Amino acid sequence: DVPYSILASAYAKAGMDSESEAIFKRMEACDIKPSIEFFNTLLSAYIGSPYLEKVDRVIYLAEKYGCRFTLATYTLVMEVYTKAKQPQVAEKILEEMKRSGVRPDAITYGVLIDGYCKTHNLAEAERVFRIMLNEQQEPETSTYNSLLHGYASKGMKGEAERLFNLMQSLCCKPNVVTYNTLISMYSRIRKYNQATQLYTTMQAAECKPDAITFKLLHRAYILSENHLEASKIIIDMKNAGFRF
RNA sequence: UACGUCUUGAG
Repeated sequence: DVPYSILASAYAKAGMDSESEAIFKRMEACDIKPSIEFFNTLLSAYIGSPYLEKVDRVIYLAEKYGCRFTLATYTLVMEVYTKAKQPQVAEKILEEMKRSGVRPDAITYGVLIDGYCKTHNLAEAERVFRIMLNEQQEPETSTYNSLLHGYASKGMKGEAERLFNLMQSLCCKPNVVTYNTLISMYSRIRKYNQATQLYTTMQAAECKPDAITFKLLHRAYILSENHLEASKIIIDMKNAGFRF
């Protein structure tokens, strides 16, 4: 089933879930037993799709084929629901996975936390964050990024700064997404100096800016009417191999 | 050994 899974994965990544399903039908016809990884691949195709019933169908089929759900399976199903703005349903699945003896990891909790952040339930996000700490799971950089973005989108600068300090005190290294999130926040609240200062901070931390960083920095300088610095950003951007 | 998480903007 491996070649079929790789094929289905390619289609799923391209957002072509109907092709993935066609592959499943061919596998059935050839009497090939799909692995759990194959079903995981199908699940990933339904992330962001409005057809949540299809997820139940995949779960039903996986059970029918006697596949044992893995950590990735549960995490994917949870992500389907968080991306559909239903983090409460995702949390039910988290409880179900615990009952069936599969231990959630940092990514699993990260998915749920992101789901609460995206629905503006920051108190719930913090609650889950504390649960994961109690369970000795180290939050990933991306999890801090989710929380930072949650606070940033509400303009809660103080909370965002608290998290940025917290992550570093817990030895979690900020990445380019972390800096981009903060630059975007400072720009939105018109703190252009703080936004652009992060360019220096990230370089000192040996974090490479990406295309988004340059775009955000450029905009911050334009909005603060500092056209000289804005043009310097364009130069840096080109030197870093990005095109304008 | 194939499978799971984060940021800009457009829409």
